[in-house]
Amino acid sequence: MDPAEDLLKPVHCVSHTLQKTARVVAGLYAGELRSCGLSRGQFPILQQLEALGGGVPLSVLARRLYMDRTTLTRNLTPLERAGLVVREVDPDDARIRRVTITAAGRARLVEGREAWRRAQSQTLERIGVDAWRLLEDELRHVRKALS
Amino acid sequence: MDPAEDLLKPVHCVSHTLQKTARVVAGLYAGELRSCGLSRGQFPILQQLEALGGGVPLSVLARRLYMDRTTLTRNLTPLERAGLVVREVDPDDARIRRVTITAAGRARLVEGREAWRRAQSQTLERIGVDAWRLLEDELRHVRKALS
DNA sequence: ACCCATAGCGTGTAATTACACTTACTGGAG
DNA sequence: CTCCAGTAAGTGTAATTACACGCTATGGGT
Repeated sequence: MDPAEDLLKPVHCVSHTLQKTARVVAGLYAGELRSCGLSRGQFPILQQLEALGGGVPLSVLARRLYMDRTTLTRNLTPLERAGLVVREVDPDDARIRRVTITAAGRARLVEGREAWRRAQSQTLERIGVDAWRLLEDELRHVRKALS
Repeated sequence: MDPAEDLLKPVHCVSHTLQKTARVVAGLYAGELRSCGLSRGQFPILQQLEALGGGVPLSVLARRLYMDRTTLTRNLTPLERAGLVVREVDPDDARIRRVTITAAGRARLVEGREAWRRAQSQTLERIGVDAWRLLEDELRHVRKALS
């Protein structure tokens, strides 16, 4: 309240600052990923699915990605049609949809990672490795604090 | 290249990290701003327009907001219909659209700032004032480095 | 006076996001 | 067994974003 009077002016908006920075960065990654037919929203999903090992309830996946559950549902549909993931009803609880990456999905992920790596390299080169190490920790802290 | 081998793994994706953090924060601001009929995309536009004093070419405004020019065009349309901004053709160069905030727009901005201030306060309180001071500088650095 | 490269904008279309609401299912209380 | 509160997920709808493309206007060269 008192200690940060200057930060309560709209120029210092946390939301807008994050938003516009994310937009600037996103363009670079989308450009590289386009070459392998993955959008910048799809890549993190496949990535996370592989990391979690498969059979992940949709809600759990959504939380991991800090993504709205319904948004994830929409993003999953084209991936399923492309055969990169499968959505199966849990045998013990028919409410739960267990999502798993397929072999085709893993193959696509290999291509995707090359494209992604190019974008990440360029980005790190421009902003500096040390700067990103700092930033990454601070952003994690923000997410923890707000969710 | 060599010095940051660990940062070239998808867990450390700059784009996705910024994206998801922005999403988490955005929800808070959108909730508060809804009470005054401004979306979280509209508030920064009015804010910047007032700061720039009026008669701003659309392209210039877009650059200031780190926003795609065509996205700004779309976001401006509802604001114009609501009478909060006006778009006028430059008398000396008919290609240029000069955007200006109206009196009604400034009035709405006053309401908006109260709502925004609540969101910003809550956010700062949770993430910490010092953390944000650091973060804000680093995010600015990222934008400069990539655009 | 004419032509044309360029600048500034708008539109078609598509991807992404999320709120409000609905549907389907589970497990336990009575 | 029945009912119902709560949980998991999908859908209707709308806002946000941006790429590709097309339009109009400008200014300089010929």
